[in-house]
Amino acid sequence: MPSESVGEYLEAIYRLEQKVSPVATSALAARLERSPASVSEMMRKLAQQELVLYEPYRGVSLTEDGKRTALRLIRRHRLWERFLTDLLGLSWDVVHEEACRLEHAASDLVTERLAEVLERSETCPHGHPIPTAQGEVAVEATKPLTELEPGEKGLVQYIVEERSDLLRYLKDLGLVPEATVHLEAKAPFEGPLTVGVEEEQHILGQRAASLVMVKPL
Amino acid sequence: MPSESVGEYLEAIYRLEQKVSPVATSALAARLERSPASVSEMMRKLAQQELVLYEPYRGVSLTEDGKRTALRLIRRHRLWERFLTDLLGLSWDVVHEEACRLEHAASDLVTERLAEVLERSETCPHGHPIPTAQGEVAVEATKPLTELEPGEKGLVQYIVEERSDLLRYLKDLGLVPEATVHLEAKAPFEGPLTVGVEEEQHILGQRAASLVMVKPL
DNA sequence: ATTTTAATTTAGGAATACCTCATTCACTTA
DNA sequence: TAAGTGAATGAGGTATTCCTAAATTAAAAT
Repeated sequence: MPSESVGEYLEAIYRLEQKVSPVATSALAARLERSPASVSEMMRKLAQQELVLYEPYRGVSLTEDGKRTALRLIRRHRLWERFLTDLLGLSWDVVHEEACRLEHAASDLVTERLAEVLERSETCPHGHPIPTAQGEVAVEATKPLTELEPGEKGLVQYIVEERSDLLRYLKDLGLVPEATVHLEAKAPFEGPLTVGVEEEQHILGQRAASLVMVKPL
Repeated sequence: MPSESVGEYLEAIYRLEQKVSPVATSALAARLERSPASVSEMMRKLAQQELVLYEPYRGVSLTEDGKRTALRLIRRHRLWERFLTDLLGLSWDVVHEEACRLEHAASDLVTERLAEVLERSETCPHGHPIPTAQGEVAVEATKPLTELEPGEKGLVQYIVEERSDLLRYLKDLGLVPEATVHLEAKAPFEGPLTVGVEEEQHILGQRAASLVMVKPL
C-alpha cells in the first residue's frame, strides 16, 4: 500500500486524467498545492515503481497498477464522504478535506464494513460514482451545464470540484445531484446563464455553471 | 496539534503513568515498539515543547499541557473504537489498531459528531472510560481479578491491555466488561484461578487474570 | 530559423522520525 | 567502596517529503 503522500498523487493524477492525459506537472502542482519541483521529483519516483508512465517535460499518466491503486483510494474517499454526510450529518462542503485524511487511516476491512453499512450508496455526496471493490466505475453520459441548449432540461449528476466555497454556493441555488435544471437562457459572449432549479430561477456565471455536470433529459 | 508520532508517545506515557510514574524509557520503547534510543531522542524534544517533564536516566511524566493533549487523543481513540464495534460490527480484538490510525485523521468537528451519534457510550469496548471533551475521566475503584478473595464476586470493569490474542481469549471465557465473576478458588504459589463467569466455570492463569480489572461486589 | 518565454527539471537543503552501534550512567552486588 | 551489569543516551546514518533557486527544455513568437 502506498504512503499517504503517494496516494494523494495517484488520486490527483486519476482525476486530472479524466480531462486531459497525460497530466502536466503544473496541473498536478496546482491541485495538490505543492511546488512543481516537488511534483517532478515524485513523478520520477512513481515512474520507477511503475505506478505512472512519465515522459519528462511531457506529462504523466497512470499505469494499470497505478490506476488500480488510485481507484482503491478513491473508493475509500467517497465512502468516507458518504459516512460523514449521511451518518454524522456534516455538510457537503467540508467532507472532502476530512475524507482525505480518513481514507488513509482506514484498512480494507474497515472500508468494506463501511460500504455494507452505507449499502445503497452509489455516489459520493458530490455525485461522483463510488468505484466497486473490484475497481469498476459507473460512467454516465454527462456534459457541463454550460453546454445544455436553451430550453433543454437536465438532471444534475455531479460537481466537478470539491472546493468548499463553490459547494456552499451551489447548495444555496439548489444545484445538487438529482436536482432537475432547466436552462432558460444563455447570454452571449460567454455570459451568465438563467436556469430554473426545481421551482426557483437563478442566474449564474459560466465559471460556476461549467463545474456542474448534467445528464440531458 | 501534535504530529501522529508525538501523539502516540503522549498517549503511551499517559497509559503507563497510571501504573508507575515517572515512566521508564524502556517501558515506552516496549509499548510503542521503538528502539530505546528513539524514545530518548523524542523525550528530549517533548521536554523542550513542555509536553513532558524529563529527567535523563530517570524517566518522564506528562505536564498539564501534555496530559490535556493525551486525553484529547485518548477520547478520540475510544470513540472510534466504539464506532468500529457498535456501528461497523468489528470484533473488540481488532479495533485498537484501527482506532490508532483513525484518531489522528479525524478533526475535532468529526470527533464531536461521532460522540453525539454514539450518545450513551461512556467506555471503549474494553471498558476504559472515554474522557469528556473537557478532559475529565471517570475513575472507578477496581482491582485485578487476581486480588479478589476466594468466594468474592466482582463486576468486570476493564481489560488492561488491548493485545489481540488476549482479547480473543478473554472473550471466549466471557470475561468482558459488565460480566459478573465469582472467584471460586486460587491455587497456591501464584497458581491458576478458578472463576465462575455468568453460568460457566473456567480456570485461568495469573498472567491473564491480572489484566482483568474488577469492581468487588 | 532564431529568439523569447513559460513550463519543467536539477541541485542543494531542511524537517521529521526512525535505526544501529558505541558510550555513559545509575544502581546493585561483591 | 569498587566492579560489574543493564538501562539509557549520543553519534552518525537512512528514508520521506517537502522547499527555493538555478538551469534546462519545449513550444510559441518574431
